[in-house]
Amino acid sequence: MAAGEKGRPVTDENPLERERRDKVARLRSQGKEPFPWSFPGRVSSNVVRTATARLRAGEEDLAHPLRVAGRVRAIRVHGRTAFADLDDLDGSLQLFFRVDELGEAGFHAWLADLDPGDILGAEGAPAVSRRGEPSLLVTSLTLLAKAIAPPPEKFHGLKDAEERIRRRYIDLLSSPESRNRFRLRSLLVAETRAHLAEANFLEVETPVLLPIAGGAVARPFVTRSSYLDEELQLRIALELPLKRLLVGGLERVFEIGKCFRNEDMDTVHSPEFTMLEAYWAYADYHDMRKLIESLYARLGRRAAEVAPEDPQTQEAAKAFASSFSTVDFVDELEARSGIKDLRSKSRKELRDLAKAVGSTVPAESSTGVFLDKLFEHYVEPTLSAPTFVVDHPEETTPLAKRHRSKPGRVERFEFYYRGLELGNAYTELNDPDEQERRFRAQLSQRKVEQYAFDEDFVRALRYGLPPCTGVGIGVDRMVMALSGAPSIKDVILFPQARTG
RNA sequence: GGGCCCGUAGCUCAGUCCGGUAGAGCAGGCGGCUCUUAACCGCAAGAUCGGGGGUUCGAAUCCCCUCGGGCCCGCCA
Repeated sequence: MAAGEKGRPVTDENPLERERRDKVARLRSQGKEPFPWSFPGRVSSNVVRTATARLRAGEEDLAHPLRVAGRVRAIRVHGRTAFADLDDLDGSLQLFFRVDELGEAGFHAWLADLDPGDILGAEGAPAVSRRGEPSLLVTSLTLLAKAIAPPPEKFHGLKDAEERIRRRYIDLLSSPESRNRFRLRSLLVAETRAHLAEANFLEVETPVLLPIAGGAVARPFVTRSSYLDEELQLRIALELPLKRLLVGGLERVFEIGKCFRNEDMDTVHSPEFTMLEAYWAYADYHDMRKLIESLYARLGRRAAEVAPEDPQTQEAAKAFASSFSTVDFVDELEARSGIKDLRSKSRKELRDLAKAVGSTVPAESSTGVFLDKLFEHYVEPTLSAPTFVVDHPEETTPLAKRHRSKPGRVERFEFYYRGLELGNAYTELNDPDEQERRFRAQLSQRKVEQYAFDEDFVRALRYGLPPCTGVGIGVDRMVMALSGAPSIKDVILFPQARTG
């Protein structure tokens, strides 16, 4: 089997690894430990770069030695002098070795046993090479961890998409771009938390394991508790427990966490993905639009600061810096499609229109489904700038509150960037009897018993959910938008893959 | 669910159309070189061509099955 062939066991040694194991044995015989315990006093490669700023080409500063540590990427040997590129999280630093500092025997011994991929500590003088490269003129070396397995090719790196995903550590160690993308992700999540905390939202954690996964319609993953002797489902959304907290008086809550949907994976869907949901009492979807705009403007600014050379990040930052466009779902669909009086069309007319644009959804679907199909076909591809799509027809959205002035509509917005849906928000439905009717209507449309409805949620609403707004944001897609990553797998460290 | 494409040395690729039993660069080995940065020069080594089966005197190449991956379409509050 292919996966078995590629993921060969560690004992299946190739000749390159045998060479490196021989070097380990040789180091030990010389009294050098190839896997020592620590390397105190180490500074970032940035510190060395800074220290070289006032030196001229060919100069070194022997009076101020520094210690750095990282992974050896390339080695260039010139007889009695040599260079190596050392990568740490802050970048790549050139190490400069000479017989003059290391001695004839020491110099040759070190180079004989050093390989690309080794984790190395070096002490030496900040220096600038004759060609002007900031460097560390090495006076002593410490091997910190011998790499037995050779790293991918130094220039092209790891290209095989399967290997990049299955063995992310190789992708990360050989690709600064990949490392930076995940650093950006961490930063964006931290910024998001800060933004919500400053707006007095309380971060909470709600259960992943539930008797019934609700809050969206998607096939859940199902598991079992031995102790309870009951079936449990992994959550598909965060909505229902968070709204219960508003009933309880917490007023502003949010959660960032994994949700699970037992469905197909593609470039914008992952079975295991990270969702942010926030609920805000005594506010409506207009307030939520302002919060979303300010959040994305802030994320864009921070991303642009840390990735000044990434054109897609810069473009996204610019796009999010000003107010989003707003388009009315129905008006925009009519304008783009040329269809008049959309709201007076019969179900059959809508079905024929959907069929005409190539949709194959079942003929017995509700009118909302046909409207969504038409919207996807005529409007979505045009939504490249950050855009709010607002006030959807009621039949497309069973869980939002009826619009206060537009008949037949709900107070809802979705927001898009470059044709990708980034999130979805409502003025939330808080009438318990209306909620129960909609749940039951939804159940009757689906023959599948696993979409059983959450009675306790309706009971909670009977105690009084304050008027409120809520939003769901796909965190993975947020990172895609700000990094320009083409696939959701590029922003998830360990995406699902067949075990083979 | 439908279609298209990919899998060859540790890594990046060529060779597949038109069958004659595999070629390069990097990495590794040996030798040379005291300022290179995809360092360079020389020598030698490294692959049962994702797996299985078939056709054939002969298969990386053609056919069938299969595993893994990618893209597009469909489906998916």
